[in-house]
Amino acid sequence: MHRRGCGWRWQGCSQRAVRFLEPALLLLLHHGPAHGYTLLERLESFGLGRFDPTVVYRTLREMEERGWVASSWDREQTQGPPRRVYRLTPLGDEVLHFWVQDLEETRRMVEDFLQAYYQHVKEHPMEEGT
Amino acid sequence: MHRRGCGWRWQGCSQRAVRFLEPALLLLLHHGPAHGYTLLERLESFGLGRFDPTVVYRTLREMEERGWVASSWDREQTQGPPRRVYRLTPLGDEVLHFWVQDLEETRRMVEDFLQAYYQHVKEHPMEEGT
DNA sequence: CCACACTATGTGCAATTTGTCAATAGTCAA
DNA sequence: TTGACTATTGACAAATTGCACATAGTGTGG
Repeated sequence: MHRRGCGWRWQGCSQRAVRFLEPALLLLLHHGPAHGYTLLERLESFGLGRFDPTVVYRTLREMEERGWVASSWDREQTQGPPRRVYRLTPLGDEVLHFWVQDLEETRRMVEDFLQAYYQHVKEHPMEEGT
Repeated sequence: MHRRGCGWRWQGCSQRAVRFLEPALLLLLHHGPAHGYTLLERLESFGLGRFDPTVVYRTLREMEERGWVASSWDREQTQGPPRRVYRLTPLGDEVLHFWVQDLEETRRMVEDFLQAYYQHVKEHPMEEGT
């Protein structure tokens, strides 16, 4: 059972606390238009894990439905079938901004949590409900 | 539509990137045994949002199934019906430790993301796929 | 030409997770 | 004995996610 995917739990523990896909895609598109396949690859460079292509494509289409991105078919075939090129919309730019604020808050929360943890274990090495 | 719950989206955008409930409960229990109702209240002091009681109780029971916490009924009634007292198990303590490592990584990811964002917008104020 | 590998995207479904509504149950006060 | 508050739980609907598979164009080797 090689822990891929998300619903998984190492010993029953959820593996990652963060949902990064949407903001990451928005940020990548902020750099300029791109098609899904490329975004898929760039996501990994981001330090985020490996994504299932299906999930990425689906997310892009959902974001398009919400008006955050817009797509058109790329006429100049390089290799393979026609590909859909996504670009950020002004709304998507705003949403990215909201995401950034959310992540700022998230950062504070994570830091508070970690600080509370370290502080507590420093004072009480192990004080379970004995 | 007062954004409670999770599947919600302000303008279609998912509300929070982080799942904090489990680690927060573990940390709170690291301070000592407590019952669900109390934990419920303390979660808010943590800066995390408001949680639905049902969700918290369910999470506690799931954590018990996994052996992270153990519970017993509190005999000394203060007010209301008997309440279940949860305490951290040694396994739960380990899991908390894993969670902390996960959150450390999360912190790095969030910081990298934010840094990448600020860096990029500084250089390219708005460069959508025009 | 045909099989095959690679690029590129999409469908459908099952499993998991999450939210919500409502039920139960004890205590206390009017 | 009704209602308000404490405390926990059950059941089901809705949302999310992973995954297996389908489609489709391009280029290569036999």
